[in-house]
Amino acid sequence: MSLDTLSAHVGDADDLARILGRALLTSHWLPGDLFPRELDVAAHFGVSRNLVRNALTQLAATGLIVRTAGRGTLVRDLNDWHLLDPRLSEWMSGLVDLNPQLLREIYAFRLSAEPVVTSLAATAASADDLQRIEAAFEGMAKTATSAQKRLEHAEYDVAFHDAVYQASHNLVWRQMEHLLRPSILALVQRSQHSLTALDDSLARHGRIVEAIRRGDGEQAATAARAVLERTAEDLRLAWPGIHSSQKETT
Amino acid sequence: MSLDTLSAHVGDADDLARILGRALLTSHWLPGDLFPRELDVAAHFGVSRNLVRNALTQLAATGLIVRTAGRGTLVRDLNDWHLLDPRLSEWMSGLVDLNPQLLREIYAFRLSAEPVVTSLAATAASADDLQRIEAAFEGMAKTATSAQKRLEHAEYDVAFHDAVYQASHNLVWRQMEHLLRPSILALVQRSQHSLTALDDSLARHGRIVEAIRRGDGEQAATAARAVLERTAEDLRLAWPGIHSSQKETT
DNA sequence: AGTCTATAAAATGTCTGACATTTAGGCTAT
DNA sequence: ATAGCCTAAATGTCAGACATTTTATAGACT
Repeated sequence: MSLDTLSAHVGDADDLARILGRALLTSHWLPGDLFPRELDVAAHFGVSRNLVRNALTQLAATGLIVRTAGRGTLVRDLNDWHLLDPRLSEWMSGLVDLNPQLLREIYAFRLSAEPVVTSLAATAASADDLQRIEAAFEGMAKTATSAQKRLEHAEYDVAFHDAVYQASHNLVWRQMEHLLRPSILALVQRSQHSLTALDDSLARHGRIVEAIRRGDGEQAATAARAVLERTAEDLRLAWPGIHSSQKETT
Repeated sequence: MSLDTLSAHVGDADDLARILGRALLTSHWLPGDLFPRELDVAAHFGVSRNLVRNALTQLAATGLIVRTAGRGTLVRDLNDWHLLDPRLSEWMSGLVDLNPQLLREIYAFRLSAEPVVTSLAATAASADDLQRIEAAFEGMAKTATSAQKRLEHAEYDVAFHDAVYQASHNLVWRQMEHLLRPSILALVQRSQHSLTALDDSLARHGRIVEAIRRGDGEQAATAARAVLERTAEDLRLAWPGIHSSQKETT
């Protein structure tokens, strides 16, 4: 594949990294392909080779590509992507044609992780944390009545789960907040929520709030599972094979 | 703080990033401090400013520092570190004086996450996965008898848990393998394993193997918890507050 | 014919120096 | 005292040259 379809104003290295990163995330190039040479990229976007190098360095850091002197730049496989790099999450946010397999993997992860995180939050949340969770929940409730406010609703949804992760009070769990935004935004773009579905989802979120307020870890875990199962239905994710990816021995 | 105590041969940008990254990880500079200017770093290590910039770009990507034009380079707080960045894990590996709070956070994370991962592994492991797990376990057994083989034993230990994460067959969980090495190596450096303690630990690992072989998720989770509790004892981690970090409203 | 070696070409890595841009702080004029 | 300008300092970008690594090719030798 070539650079032809890509064009946008490139202000700095971050801009270029985002443009190329999103192209890679949407399979504009396929794993194993040879990525265009630095000088070609520089010529196409009208920037210096130096800036291109800075951008490609970022792409390499996220595992999207691998560069070796003399050989060139190779596009890497999904299995090698650093899904937990915040930059990757940022690039994924708002992409309409995100790799479906990737979406499934992220949901499978959340399905297994979020009950634990929510349980932790129930036992570790401070008054401050609880307040943030409740505020986000109220925002969700306020925006659940109209189909026009789907995007605003999604933002509150992100804030809600983010607040839960923060409330776990663990540095590692808190880093995974970044995975929430792309995965929740994808929900908005792919599913046509009926209002009754939104209502059901809201009720399930409410049970998380209650459990955390009572400090009941068991209940919190159960409630978190209920929310994610609802989400999976809305996304129509194939349930049985959700946590399987191709096997390899590397 | 200054660069004075740092000196080593710098071959490329990765070398320099590792040296500076480790210095930051061991609190050679404190959060909020102004990091030395690019030209000073370049002069000290006898390399070009360009190479320094490449190294600092990596440090910024891991959240260790933040750079703003005109202002300079600031050292960031532990809360902002991207603990899931593989490079950070690599820099952490082998550090003897790793921040104790950081170690506690990583262990708290593993204590909550690993039961889930192990349970997933029990239901998703292929024959290949199981074979790798068993091979690592046998390596652990073989090296558990002598105090001289602690390092070799640790490597098998890493391989064991790594294989379990891989067996979960989830792209996100598999990324967290990187956290294992520093956290297991820290165990070797800090605790003086008695041989009976090693024997106990080995037995607990064995129960994980059995559970996965039987495909019993519940048992696998329980066995994983047992292993980590043993580990915590060996590390003498303060148990009650293990999953608490300072609260903040960011 | 086949294999090993030397050479050349192509791509990424590094160095150097200059200029651009952003930030902070001080200085002046009102 | 304050608004505005000016300057110094630090990071960001550009340009061109050279270094290093990898791959492919042509040639010599067996």
